Amino acid sequence: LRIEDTDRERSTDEATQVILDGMKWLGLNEDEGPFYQTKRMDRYKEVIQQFLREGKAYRCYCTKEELDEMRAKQMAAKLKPRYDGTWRNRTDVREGVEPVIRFKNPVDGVVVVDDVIHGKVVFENSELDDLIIARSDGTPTYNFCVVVDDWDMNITHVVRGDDHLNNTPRQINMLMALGATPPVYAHVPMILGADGAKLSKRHGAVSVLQYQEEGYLPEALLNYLVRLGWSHGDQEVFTMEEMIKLFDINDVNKSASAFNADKLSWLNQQHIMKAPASVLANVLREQFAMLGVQIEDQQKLEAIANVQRERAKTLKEMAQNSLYFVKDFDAYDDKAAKKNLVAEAKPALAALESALQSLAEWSAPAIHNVINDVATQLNVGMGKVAQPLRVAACGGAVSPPIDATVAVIGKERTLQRLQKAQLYIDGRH
RNA sequence: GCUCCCAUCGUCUAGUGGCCUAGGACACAGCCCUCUCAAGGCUGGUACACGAGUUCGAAUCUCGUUGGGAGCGCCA
Repeated sequence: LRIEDTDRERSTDEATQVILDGMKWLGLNEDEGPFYQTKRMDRYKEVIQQFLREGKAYRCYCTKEELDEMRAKQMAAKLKPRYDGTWRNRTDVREGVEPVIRFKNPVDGVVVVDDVIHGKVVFENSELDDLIIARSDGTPTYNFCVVVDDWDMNITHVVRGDDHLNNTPRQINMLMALGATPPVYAHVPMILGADGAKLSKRHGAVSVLQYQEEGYLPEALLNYLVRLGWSHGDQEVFTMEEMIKLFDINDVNKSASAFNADKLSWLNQQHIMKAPASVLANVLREQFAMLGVQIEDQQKLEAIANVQRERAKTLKEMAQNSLYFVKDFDAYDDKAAKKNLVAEAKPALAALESALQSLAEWSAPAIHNVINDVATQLNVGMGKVAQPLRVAACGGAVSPPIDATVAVIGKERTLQRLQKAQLYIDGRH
């Protein structure tokens, strides 16, 4: 893991920490490093001196203003803005200007990037200019640092967004100047926003940790991402192990893809359905905490996860829809109460209360029998008993199967809520 | 503007000259299941950007057009 932090203004400790935390959450663990470029300054300066000595780089005394003007003129003339090489062959100095150092790019011939994904891409050296490898304050720049690092660290494969494809010929030229063999390059297609435009903050191009907060599972995010530009037959859902085993960079396609939040949600649900209850319980605990409810009972959390796992797109949503399991609700859902907590439902609620009161074994199957018995006794359909019970127990008309739901809510709480519902009905009529 | 990249349903993709009146998935609609909501099952609509060529035959090969993206920083 390499942290490319040569720009001191942008690369704050917080920004770096977000990267580290994000990698950790995703389970993308480094086997070496992290290496910080800011700690390798001496090495970069050494190579710059070497380039200078060998005539592979030179000092350029143009000021920023002069460069801006040059670019503006070229743009006006409909040319590609590029450095014109003013100082390439000069050895004199200019007083009062701290020079930058530029790499002497070859002027003719071509550079071929043999890319795993794009195939051979040919660049004319005449299209490339002499890029700055050290700023006037002496600090090295990104395109130079990565070249030195890739060489020093024996990097074999560079996999990155294809927005870097245009940088690659320059990097190869510097690698050649160093006498190094370029690594294998694979420029993967970019991910665009849902509207097909460039991904920006407005589209949710946020830290991966935001997905953690929203209640996504890391394997779901990875699963979504791995299927962008890559597929394996008709398979959509992959475990971490399958992704590792099946993914092959050689099978990645070339075209950019648009971010689809719906599919991410669906995949998250698929992974929630398959995840171990203990894992879900841990995330649920955090999600409940964010909603202001502290709950430490691991068994209860796992029970909630197990009854809810099929009906939540995210763990955040699961927590929001599971509050009645962990704390009492203040009011009934208006529509649900109007429909179900009515006089004709009272006998069912009363019968349920007494039958559940004397129920020896508090389990979903046992509760299921009670509900069935009450329905039979009163000679009504299952729904006439289950729905009032649901609203009484949960406060609303939506929940997992009512027998399992009541089992998780617990005996004491259920009986209290059954009484409360009957009082509510009395109050209305 | 210049250089580079890309182009199959709304979206992610299968497809490497005949198996394609184009397959799967998300989303959408309907039905089934059903104590609600889901999950699951079934059914349905929607795509080879356009134009030339090569070929007995093209989504697949070639060229052009159009459209989209990236790069052109003393940013990374």
